[in-house]
Amino acid sequence: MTEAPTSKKAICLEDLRRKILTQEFEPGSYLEEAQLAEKYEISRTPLREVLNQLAGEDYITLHKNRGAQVAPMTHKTMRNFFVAAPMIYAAVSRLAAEHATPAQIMQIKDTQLLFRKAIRDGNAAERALMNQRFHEIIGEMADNEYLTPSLRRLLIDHTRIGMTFYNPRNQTLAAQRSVAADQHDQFIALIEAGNADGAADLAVAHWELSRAEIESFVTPQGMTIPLGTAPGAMTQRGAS
Amino acid sequence: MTEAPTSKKAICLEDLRRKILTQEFEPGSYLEEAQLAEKYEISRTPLREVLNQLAGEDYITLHKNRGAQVAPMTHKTMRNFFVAAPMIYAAVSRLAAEHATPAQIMQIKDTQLLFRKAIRDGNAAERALMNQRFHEIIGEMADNEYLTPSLRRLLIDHTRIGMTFYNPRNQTLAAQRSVAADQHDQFIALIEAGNADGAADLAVAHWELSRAEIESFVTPQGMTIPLGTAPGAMTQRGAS
DNA sequence: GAAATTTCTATTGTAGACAACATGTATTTT
DNA sequence: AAAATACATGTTGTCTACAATAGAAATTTC
Repeated sequence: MTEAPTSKKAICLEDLRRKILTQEFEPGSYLEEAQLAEKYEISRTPLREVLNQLAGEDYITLHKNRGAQVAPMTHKTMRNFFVAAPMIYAAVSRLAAEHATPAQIMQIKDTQLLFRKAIRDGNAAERALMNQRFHEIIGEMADNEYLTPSLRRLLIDHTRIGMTFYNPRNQTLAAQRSVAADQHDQFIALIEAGNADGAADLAVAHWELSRAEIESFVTPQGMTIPLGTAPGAMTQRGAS
Repeated sequence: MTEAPTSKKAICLEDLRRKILTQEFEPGSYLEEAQLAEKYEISRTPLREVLNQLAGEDYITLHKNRGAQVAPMTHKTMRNFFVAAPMIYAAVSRLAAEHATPAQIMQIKDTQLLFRKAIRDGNAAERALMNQRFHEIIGEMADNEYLTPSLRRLLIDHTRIGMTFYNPRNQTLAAQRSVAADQHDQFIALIEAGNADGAADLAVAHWELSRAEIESFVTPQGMTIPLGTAPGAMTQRGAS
């Protein structure tokens, strides 16, 4: 699957997805057609079709006569995310263990190697993208067209949140990343063994780890903040 | 919301959705751009953008250089549907009860009146569409952007399956439709009261009813079929 | 006469020019 | 000087013509 994206249009689509996921394009920001068309060396017609597709996948939202906006992340985002993620992840992981094909297991092993490599290299963007790809493959294994759409949507924001909080110098986060990588290996083993219950349980544990990572950032521990001092670590991005 | 769809493009989008949901366009069939463009009095460029959007919403799938295909329903479809539907419906209904706004409650009451009217009139397509709208509104009430995508996908096929099995002369099905309409009223009451647990339970019950309807069609009861006789009631649509 | 190759045709994909719209700026009016 | 109107500019939306591709038909070759 996912052969060489030969056409310029496909490259454009792929690259825009990547730029949104890595937050190179910030949530809530606007995209200009002419500019992008020139950059990817295609005319506005196919570019607009790419934008329409991205809108369908909820990477961006289109406003009539006002252009394309990168999907914003509001205060409600995180809350809704916490509600939906464990349910979908657990369900998809269970189905993946039941339905995975040998070819898919090969794929996910390859992805896992790239994921560990990105961690070693301290490459935040690559690590986030390989993590995304890992979970996408689990979605493909589940092979349920009714759950895939929500999983896709969750992974978009999960990746973006992960990029926001990434900090190579924080020892706690580094340890959590290491555990996450080990859990990925466990996923592969459970799926290969067809252990549906185990995969579902692990999905919840994996989620809890990620959740803890997010929360540890929102409320940093062991850090005394004197009154009147604005902590520079927390950069608030206001969306409308 | 959903004001008068004034532009031709919006009308086209809306009408294509309707035609797919009511099976006026059969699953697996192909759409021709030039033909549709002429019909809706727009050129191929905006039409193609409509098709891209529909593809994003999983109403159709686009094949490179080979056009747009109405989302097929395969043998795996029903099985996957049975797995995902109760989970998503229950979760969304629970959230709807927690978050519904007065304006949305007004909306859903209006839709329910139209739903009952369609049942009285024996208008299969309208009934299916109003049922879809009813559950879409519950989705809007839940206000969770991560669950909405799967709900949308489920409702597309739920509506299409409902259209397939609709039979105004079957007494059992008529009775089930009546119960379904009553359950809709209960939904409204529970949501208005903010009863999350009740809404979730009702969602499961509502689903079980629908499931029974589907299964009663697949395996008709009390019907003795003599050997060598082909039952005309069962029209099988083969999708490659 | 059958198979392979070539040509033809219908449909999809792309480009560039033009129209419509929204917003910000300058002018006019009181 | 303040408000309202008219204009200018940049961006999005649409159209028409053209290019590329896939599948069918016809021709050639053995």
